[in-house]
Amino acid sequence: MREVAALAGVSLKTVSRVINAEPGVSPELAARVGAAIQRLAYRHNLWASSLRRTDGKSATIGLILEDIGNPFSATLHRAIEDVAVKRGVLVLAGSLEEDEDRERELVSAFASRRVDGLVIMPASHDHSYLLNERKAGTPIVFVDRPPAFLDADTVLTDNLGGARRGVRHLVEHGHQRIACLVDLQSIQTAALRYQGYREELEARNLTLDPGLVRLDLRGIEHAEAEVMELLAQRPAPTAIFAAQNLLTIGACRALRRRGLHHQVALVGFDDILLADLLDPGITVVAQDPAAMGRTAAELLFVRLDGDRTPTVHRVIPTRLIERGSGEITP
Amino acid sequence: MREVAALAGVSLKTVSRVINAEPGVSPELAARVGAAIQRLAYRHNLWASSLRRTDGKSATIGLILEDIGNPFSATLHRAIEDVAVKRGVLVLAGSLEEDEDRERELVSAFASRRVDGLVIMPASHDHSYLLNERKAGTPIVFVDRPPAFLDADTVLTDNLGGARRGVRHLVEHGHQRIACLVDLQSIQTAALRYQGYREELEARNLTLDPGLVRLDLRGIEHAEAEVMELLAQRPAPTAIFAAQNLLTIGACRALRRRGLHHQVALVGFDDILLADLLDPGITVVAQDPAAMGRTAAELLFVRLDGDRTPTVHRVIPTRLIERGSGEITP
DNA sequence: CTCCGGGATGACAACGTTGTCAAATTAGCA
DNA sequence: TGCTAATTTGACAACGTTGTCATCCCGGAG
Repeated sequence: MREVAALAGVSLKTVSRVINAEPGVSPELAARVGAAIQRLAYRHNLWASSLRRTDGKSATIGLILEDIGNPFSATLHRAIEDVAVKRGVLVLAGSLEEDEDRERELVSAFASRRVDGLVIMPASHDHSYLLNERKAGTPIVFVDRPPAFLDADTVLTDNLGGARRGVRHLVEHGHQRIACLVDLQSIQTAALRYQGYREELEARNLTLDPGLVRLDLRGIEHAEAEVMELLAQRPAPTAIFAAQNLLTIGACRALRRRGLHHQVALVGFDDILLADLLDPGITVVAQDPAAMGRTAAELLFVRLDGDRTPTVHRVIPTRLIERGSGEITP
Repeated sequence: MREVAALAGVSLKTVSRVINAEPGVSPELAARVGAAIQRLAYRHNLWASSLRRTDGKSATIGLILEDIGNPFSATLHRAIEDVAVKRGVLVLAGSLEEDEDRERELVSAFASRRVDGLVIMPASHDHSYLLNERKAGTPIVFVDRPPAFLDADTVLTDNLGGARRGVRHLVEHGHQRIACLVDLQSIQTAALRYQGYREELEARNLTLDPGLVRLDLRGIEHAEAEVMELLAQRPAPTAIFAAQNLLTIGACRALRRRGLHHQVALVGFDDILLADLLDPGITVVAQDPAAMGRTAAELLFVRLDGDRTPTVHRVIPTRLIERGSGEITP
């Protein structure tokens, strides 16, 4: 910047004025400065700028996801980016892989980079450590999973309602022996989906058979193996409710291996790419990650604009998509 | 930091030394400073630090992808993150949606944030504008697509070889009338895959029938419509080579609608999630986005560590995965 | 002709940190 | 005891930018 000022024969402050399009610079000078900037290929230093500025904004937000690479997180990420670009804000993202320590590390890394706001899909079960960031004025929005020991804006999928909707669908198609596959119970969303399964059974006066429930499943292979076992039981389940997309895929594989994919009904929670190309197509309770991301980002920016109203808790509805596998009757 | 120094009763510099774990601080003082840091919930300001530091490193790299949300880009992103976290480096990412202006905007936004390095999956066709960044000492690695008018490190899929491999597979299964679906010809990878198709046909002494080729296809629906048309032609193609994953899905849909998915062979370029659950499973020439991301990140960090050897061009091999659709004979 | 107001411009300090170098303290040794 | 060397600590400037305030110049009013 010094060089630019020297080349244009003006003071540093004038260059600063031109860069920030502040009023009160004669067109002639502005042109001269602009030319110098071009010629020297000058690059504004946003960090130095935000260091000195009164608002101290860095035009950057931090995003913590379960796994940047999985389709759900990636779609969410993209939706947030779309809202952010409109404001010239960039997104720093990190994956935590269900690791609580990593969550704290990432928050700390973002904090030392002075992000303007945080969007978190949390893994840990105590977010009181975020009070410092909050006190520092950093808005925080939770997505997909709620915070614990901290009151903050939240955007969640209707896990309970969605799960009930999925199970109800199976019951309405005449199923009574409905198996249930669920992820780690330490994950709030998984616990809620399991609760939805139980509540819906109860509401329909069906007794829950613990032998049909498989908790704490991780990944496709694990689910596949458990479903193979479930299908070998007598009496076997006539339907399966898979409370997470990888588990749905695992169930699907097992059914095919047994040749039962046209006999045993399957409803999954969370949509799967290409689910409509399968035979039968897989009926799912679809989440809407794009809507979640958009909502979370909008919430964050409203806070950044100074909104200090009480915390908001948004619930994004699910949608049952019938494709065939859920409409099989016993 | 001033407050920390005051509370601990030491100078600013001593606090700085403790934070950066510089040697030559008595354990007693270090403990006192540590306590003060804890008590005041002090957060180091990395930007101010990198402003003053001699190396000026920001422990942040920029990543420009076609679309953060698509599985290919997301996997690549994740692989890069995995390499970066090991060095305590965070990743800023942006999508460009095939928009050349957006590419320049993102580079500029990254530049003003003083990222240490850039990984770019480019959309534009002239990268001479990056010379400034290069001159400023920012290492740049291109992934998936090569730079134009700029010599830089590159990590590419073996598009030509992969396409030839896919087409050869069909020829070896007795096909002579092989349709070809390709993305925008302005995209290098698409152009190369089409070239691979042509070269392989020629190598096999098959004449290319322009009526079987569909160029500049965008998205599933577009491909589906074109394939519907192709299948209506007489004589119809006995096999389809789809040079991009969305096009493969489109082709798959069209074949199903026509009930020809067991008669017409299909080989896709780029793997598809769940492709093995379909009937028939879809044979693909798989890319390896994780390997590409890892390689690109490693290349970038080697440069960051000061490697000034001539530019490197890595080619990541493809893998043919037989699942059924490609093994159908005419 | 003087004085005032307003617009354009610049000098300087400050943001939070670290590199440099000098000062202060301690230990070691003759 | 006196001197040197090593170790620990701090004062200060500087990184690249912007907020504050002073200065300068001009035209127009009195």
